[in-house]
Amino acid sequence: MPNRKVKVSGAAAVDYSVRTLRRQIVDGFHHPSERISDLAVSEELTISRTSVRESFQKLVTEGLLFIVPNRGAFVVERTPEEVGELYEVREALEVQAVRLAIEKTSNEKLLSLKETLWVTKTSMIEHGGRYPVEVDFHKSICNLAENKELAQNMELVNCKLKIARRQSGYIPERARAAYGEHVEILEAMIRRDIPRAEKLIRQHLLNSRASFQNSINAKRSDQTNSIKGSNKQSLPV
Amino acid sequence: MPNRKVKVSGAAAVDYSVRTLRRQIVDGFHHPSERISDLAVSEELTISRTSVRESFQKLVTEGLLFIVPNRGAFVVERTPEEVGELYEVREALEVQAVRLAIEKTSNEKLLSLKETLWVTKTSMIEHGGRYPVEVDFHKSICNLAENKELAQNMELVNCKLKIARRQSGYIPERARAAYGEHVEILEAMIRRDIPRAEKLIRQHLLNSRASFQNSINAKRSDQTNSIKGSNKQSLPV
DNA sequence: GACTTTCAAATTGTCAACAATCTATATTGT
DNA sequence: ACAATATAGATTGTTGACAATTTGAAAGTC
Repeated sequence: MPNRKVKVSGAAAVDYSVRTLRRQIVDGFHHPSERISDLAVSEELTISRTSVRESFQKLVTEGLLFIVPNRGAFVVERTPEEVGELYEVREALEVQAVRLAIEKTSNEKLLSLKETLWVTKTSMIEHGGRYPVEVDFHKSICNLAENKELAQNMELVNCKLKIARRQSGYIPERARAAYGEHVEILEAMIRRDIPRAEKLIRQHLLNSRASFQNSINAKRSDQTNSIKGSNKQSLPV
Repeated sequence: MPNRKVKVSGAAAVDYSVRTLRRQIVDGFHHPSERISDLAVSEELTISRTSVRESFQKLVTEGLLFIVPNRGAFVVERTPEEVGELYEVREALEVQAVRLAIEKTSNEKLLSLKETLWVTKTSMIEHGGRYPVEVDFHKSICNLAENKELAQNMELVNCKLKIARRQSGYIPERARAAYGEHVEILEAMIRRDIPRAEKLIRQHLLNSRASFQNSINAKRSDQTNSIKGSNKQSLPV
């Protein structure tokens, strides 16, 4: 599908490669610990290996790839401990986002967000689509906080978490619960109740984390009994 | 001084370039808005332009450089608003570091840190050296929080702030006040008083920010009356 | 004199080829 | 039959060269 055989010139080549690879990694087209060949990517995108290699370096800094000298670039695979660390950083950033949003934004925008939330949830139920639990709401709050630096950091952390989260899959019950929590947080924000909103967002993230890690553990114990168990540590040393 | 005419091979070349440039930028060898030529760097470090360009991409992702197509790489220059944003992110991360450290670390380590702090301050007074206000203490707290992801994010944010802070210079009075605040924070942590410690670190960062921004404004009004005023917006469009 | 145009030098972006390293298969020896 | 070694293929790391673009000065115009 990404077979745009169009000559991409300028510094756009590197960006094109970064965007494509990032999406492929986050969407699970490349699974953790997989090696990505610069030659293959360069041919796929019809750009030079040089551009692809530059994009590799960016993705290393973003924490999506790691490079083993003379062996190539691999998609990062995070341990449960590292996922926990990511959640702790996420908590820091999201709490701050809520605090700043309360200080900076208007009731109008908060109410508008609440309505958007309701519409999204309704269309989810009616069309059987997925409620985008961990994206829209948190990104919206961050926008209200009017801090690009914060938004960027959150984006990066959530990108890393999304990769790890792919192993757990979508959990409808959790999505439903999340909507309720989102509404509660918003209502506390509308009342300008910082301590309450902060407590709620913390609990919300804790719930998300617990749901995610439970799901992982469940899958992990399944996997142990299957053949794929040997595939777990096929990492380069 | 960085004239090690030694052949650096392997992926080490890129890392070498990244480390060198990052230090040069943070230490003010390259000032904000300055263009950095990849050819010049490659000759300076005796590595290929390709390696330097890959390091440029990493530094772009780190937020230290930005690239204008066909014009090259420039050191980022942050507006006062952006510096404010950085402080808000820093606040988020440091507060979380304090919270986690209180939960995870021992009284022993906290007392040890308190002593290290005292020794550092004493040697500062006796030898007339600078009290490393914004580095050691905060990094130590972060280590106690046992979270590499958090440490990495903090490192990046502080790196960006350090570049901006170069414009203000060292303020002895602020350093002295900072020491007292550090001790207060530590004592609250030893008492495992999370709300108090959190409040103190927030105030501490607010003070740091105010001192920094005051100093900037003072210098800015000086600059307006001088010839350098024309140098302010020599940025590429 | 101030403003545009022209053109050459310098710099960036890209590429293809070469050298070094690793992987996997095939061979050899016990 | 199994282990160690050798070898060929593939992949990465690096380099130098080429094309595209920008910069800055010189020349020309009003």
